Amino acid sequence: MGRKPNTDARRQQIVEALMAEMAVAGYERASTKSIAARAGLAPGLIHYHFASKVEILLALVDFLIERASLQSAAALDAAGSPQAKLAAYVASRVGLGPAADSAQVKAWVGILAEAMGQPGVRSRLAKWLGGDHAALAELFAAAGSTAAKEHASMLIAMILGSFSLHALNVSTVPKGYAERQIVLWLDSVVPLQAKARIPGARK
Amino acid sequence: MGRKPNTDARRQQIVEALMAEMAVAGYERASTKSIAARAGLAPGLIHYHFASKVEILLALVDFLIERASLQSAAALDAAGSPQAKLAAYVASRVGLGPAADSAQVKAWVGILAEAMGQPGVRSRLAKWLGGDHAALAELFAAAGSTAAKEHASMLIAMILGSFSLHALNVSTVPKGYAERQIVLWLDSVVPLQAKARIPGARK
Amino acid sequence: MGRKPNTDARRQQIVEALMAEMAVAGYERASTKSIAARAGLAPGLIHYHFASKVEILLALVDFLIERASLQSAAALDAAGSPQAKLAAYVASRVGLGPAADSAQVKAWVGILAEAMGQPGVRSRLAKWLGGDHAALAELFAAAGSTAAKEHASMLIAMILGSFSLHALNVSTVPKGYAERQIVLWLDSVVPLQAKARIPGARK
Amino acid sequence: MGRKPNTDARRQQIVEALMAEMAVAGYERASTKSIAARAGLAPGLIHYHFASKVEILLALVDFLIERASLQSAAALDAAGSPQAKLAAYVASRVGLGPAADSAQVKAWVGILAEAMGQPGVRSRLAKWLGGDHAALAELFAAAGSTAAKEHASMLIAMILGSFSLHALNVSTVPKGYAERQIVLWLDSVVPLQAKARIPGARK
DNA sequence: GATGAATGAGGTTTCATTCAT
DNA sequence: TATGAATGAAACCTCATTCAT
Repeated sequence: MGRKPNTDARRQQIVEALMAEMAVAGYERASTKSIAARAGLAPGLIHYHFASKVEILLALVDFLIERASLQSAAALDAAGSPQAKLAAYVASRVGLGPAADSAQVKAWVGILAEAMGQPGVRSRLAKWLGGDHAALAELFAAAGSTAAKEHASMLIAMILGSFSLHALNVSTVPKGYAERQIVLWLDSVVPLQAKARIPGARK
Repeated sequence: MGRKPNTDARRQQIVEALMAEMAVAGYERASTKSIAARAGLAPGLIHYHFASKVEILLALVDFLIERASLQSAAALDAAGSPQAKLAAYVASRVGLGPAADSAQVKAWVGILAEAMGQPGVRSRLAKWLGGDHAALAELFAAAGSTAAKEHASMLIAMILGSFSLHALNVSTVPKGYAERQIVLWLDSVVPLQAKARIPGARK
Repeated sequence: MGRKPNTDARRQQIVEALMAEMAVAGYERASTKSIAARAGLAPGLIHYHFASKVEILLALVDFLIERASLQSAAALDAAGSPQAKLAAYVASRVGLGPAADSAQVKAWVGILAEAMGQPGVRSRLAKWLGGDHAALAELFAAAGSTAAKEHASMLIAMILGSFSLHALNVSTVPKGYAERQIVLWLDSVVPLQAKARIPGARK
Repeated sequence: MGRKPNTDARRQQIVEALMAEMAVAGYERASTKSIAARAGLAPGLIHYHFASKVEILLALVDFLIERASLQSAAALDAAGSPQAKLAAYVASRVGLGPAADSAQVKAWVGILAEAMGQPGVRSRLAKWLGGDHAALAELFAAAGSTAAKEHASMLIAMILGSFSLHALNVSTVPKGYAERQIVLWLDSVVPLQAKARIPGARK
């Protein structure tokens, strides 16, 4: 009718408000009222746009996964060697330092915790990470890795771990260490010039 | 005459019940009632031994930190080169695979999330990790690292990340990858035989 | 569109329900549930309109103080001699006998007790009584009292005491004694006919 | 048996601990645990000496009434005119200023509030005050009062009111006003030398 | 779509009372 | 008598969800 639908915009508003709340309070302590307040909406509107609170969380997970997937896809589709693609992947995850969007990183840490206990969250994360894991393993294999699955696992763990460590805000941790060190690690496990690997230098 | 105090045992019972609940439900969804039920105690007894629910969480954090610190101390005190100490440290954290105590690992992931939003948790974690970070940085420096702080940060991130990844239970992740890969990484950044490092082989 | 706020009316409803409960049970025994039941509201609504139970008590104190202040102001603003103003003040407090609103008087007695132990209550009462005390002392002085502060104190004590005695419902206490006796006392300490006062009898 | 009974001493200890708690927190906020702590006893002992918490309150009421009755009896039995007896009665209640035992005065204020809602308290207070009221009315009559019951009521109200006002701790209230002003009031309603009532002869 | 009140289940916490030692 | 743990009901409070306007 005469009213212009704005549901999508409202949903996005609410999802981002939840992300902000999760960064400072966590999912359970983020009440629908506080989410609404942060979004600048009336409390009653939340349940007009979402059937339940957990639906907002799932929408947030979907949103963050989609955003990350787009960035990953861009990185992986870029022309170049498998090594270059891996480096681009790393940059898309921890590039600029996680400080680029601290709230988003903290939301991820909260989501990781919610995955235990919220089947919907866990299945989404597992599916997504499973996909990335497979893609990364293929890249590692293409780059000459003989332990591709382990390298893919380790890479994901490094990224998740850098998120957790960022969220804790430990003062002696240098800024930007993660991207630098992960790229160095990549170079050590799948070096560009395979010839450089001295035979027998390491198992 | 009179009844003999058993508070310490009861507190430990309750703390462990919370750890178990956190592994399956998370801190917020672990109700004091469910904690008591898991511990086999009457609901009211929880608040006889703890002033509030968050005090149980803090006691759990203290307990896990203390346990980890003892293991670290043993690893770091062991005779050997800095490299050997670092390897022992890694083994004390992720050795046997985190599956050795899955509930404990999941509790850690929940605690990491609670750190944002629970100042007491954050300060405990930050203090403890800050201490480990400094000790590790010293070891890396002694082992010849020229980026000791970054290496120490990366090592901690790897461990935390392997916890998160374990908690997600992604099926394609190989068991025991973490210890193997982290030790390999150690060997690449602070190799025992410095001579093995081909000059110019890596940036 | 939207729903029109009715918080003011609801708050007043709740405050008056607390007053009624205090008259029969006292503040502590008045549960939020019983207050809601008396007001005909759902239990959860109490905390939608008040942050905590003690906030209801403070609102009740404010309400009763405001009502009393309006009556006092009317009495004191009325034209007439200081003596007439004092008599009007007394009538505004204990006029018609406290039985006029027994619940209100009993609520006052409960509030007096809560003042010890509830700083917010005490400070409100002390501030209000302090103001009345000063105003009364001025009137007594204007009426020729040489012990204006003591007379003001005694007057307030008489009023408070008549409330307590009323709340105890002692059968042999005559109805309406308080206003009569207090007015007689006023006449004895600040008589209207100044001529009766022996010249020079006072400092 | 071999154990020397100390029940009476223990009960008195507990009763006095409740009095102290009531002065700072009120009856409902005084928990059995806090009472025990103040008495220096183990929590479990409370219910060995008292069947329930309200029994302690009733014991406190009895104790305070008995103490007051003894003082009153002494005052009323003393030789002298009815006027002198009345003055002695007043002194026994508010003599030295209520500051003589602030905790006791505050406990009285709390007891007055508990009387509404605790039948046992109310009946004890009503019975006791009824007795005093009758005795005072006789004295007033003997002293020539033609409104003896009203005077007796007013006297009791004055005393109770001075307790309440004391408990509120209003800074501008002069110390010792109560005894002075009540005695002056006595003199105005039942003067010793009836002939002395010269028109305007009041000091 | 939007607003803000209303609902009621469930959570944490308190605490009088009981009990084992 | 004494101690301190144990019990469970009930209190206050939170909050996801629903509803009237």
